[in-house]
Amino acid sequence: MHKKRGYHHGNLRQALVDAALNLIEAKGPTGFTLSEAAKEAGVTPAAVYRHFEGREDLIAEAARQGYEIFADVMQYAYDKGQPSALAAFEATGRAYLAFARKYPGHYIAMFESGVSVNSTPELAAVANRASGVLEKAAADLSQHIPPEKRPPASMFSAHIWALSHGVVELFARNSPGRASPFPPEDLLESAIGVYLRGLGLIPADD
Amino acid sequence: MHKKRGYHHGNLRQALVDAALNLIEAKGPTGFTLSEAAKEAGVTPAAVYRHFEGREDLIAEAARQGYEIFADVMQYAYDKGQPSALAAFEATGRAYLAFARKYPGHYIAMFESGVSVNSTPELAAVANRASGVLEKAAADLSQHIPPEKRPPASMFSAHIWALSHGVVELFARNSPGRASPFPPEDLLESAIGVYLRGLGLIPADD
DNA sequence: TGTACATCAGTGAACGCGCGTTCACTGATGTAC
DNA sequence: TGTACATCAGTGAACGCGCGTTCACTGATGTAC
Repeated sequence: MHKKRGYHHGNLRQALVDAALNLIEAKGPTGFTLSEAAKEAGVTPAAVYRHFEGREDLIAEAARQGYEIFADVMQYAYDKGQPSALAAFEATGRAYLAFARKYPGHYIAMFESGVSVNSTPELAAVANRASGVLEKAAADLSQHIPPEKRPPASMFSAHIWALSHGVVELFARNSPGRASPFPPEDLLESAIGVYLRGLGLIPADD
Repeated sequence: MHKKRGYHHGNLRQALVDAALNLIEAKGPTGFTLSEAAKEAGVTPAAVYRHFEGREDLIAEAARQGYEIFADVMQYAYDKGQPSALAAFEATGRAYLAFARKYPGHYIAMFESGVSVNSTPELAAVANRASGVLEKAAADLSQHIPPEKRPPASMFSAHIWALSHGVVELFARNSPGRASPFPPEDLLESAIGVYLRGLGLIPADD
């Protein structure tokens, strides 16, 4: 588990981030402590300060890495759906949920840890890159709507983002006692289907 | 502010719940401490134990009161929209957001504090009452959809719940650095509009 | 290849702090007579 | 109306704990000669 090679760790910085992600996933953003992350990495709490300014900084780095992966995943889904704007859009939506499922620690660090997107410039930049992909997908797709009944692309993408986030928070978490009536994937897929039908982007008949 | 009438407080139990709600609203569920709540109520931390089993129990009571108000608000909106299933449904959606706005402390205690809905039977009961209203509104409305293309009412209501919750979490919180592109109310209203159009419940033309 | 030395990653002890919780107590209230 | 007494809400001191952070240190690594 710990790849300690004696006195020097080798890659303590990343090991601390990984430990933080595990703890955040296991105990929520509240339960995360710097000391415990250090312990899990096989190191004294004081060693953390060689690599991070403190607790906040460590969480911010975990979130930053999350946004990085998130943006990549979304971009990949978007590209894969090309040249169909519809396919690209739907793939992007699915990628959102897939990311939340596969990287719960990152997701929590990003959206539930209280870390501000503006706490560092790099964090803001990568967060923008991520939301930019979704907006691009929405903008592409809305080209297929007659201009006079076309909602702003940013509103369009905000709708989908809110829907995806809501599904994750309410139904994709093994949240204590909140039973999911349907698999989250189905829930999101069907909701997006109805929504796109409402915009006239897919036919009303199934 | 504190209605202390000497040695005995008068209504310490509720004062503690109110203090907890203020703190949760101001500092997030993380920032809330029993000691601080006691201090804000003008009382020693030990006094809390005359009224609650401990920290958890106090939070749970705050959440319970939240669900109580929430259910009332939703029920009132539903009733007010009668006899139109559509009006009732839309009013219920608006009530969701209005509740989150007006009672942020309660909302956070209910959905972000990590308190389990099943931690007490009363909490589970009132949470069910709340979600029951939304499901009823969805079921009523879906009567107007031809049976063969009618989604299950519970899926319908889960969609709307997720959407509402997502809007609240992402855009209705003065969340640090997350700028809302549109007023949350507009965002939710327009999203629900598109969604209902997608179900054929309101005409495609505006 | 071997030795001296600079670098710096991690140690370990210590700190002050606020937390949740416990306990024996005491002061205020209200009821019985 | 006045007094004795039971009730119980709140006190205040104490506890053990783990936290984040600091500091002077030391051990391992790698580079210069």
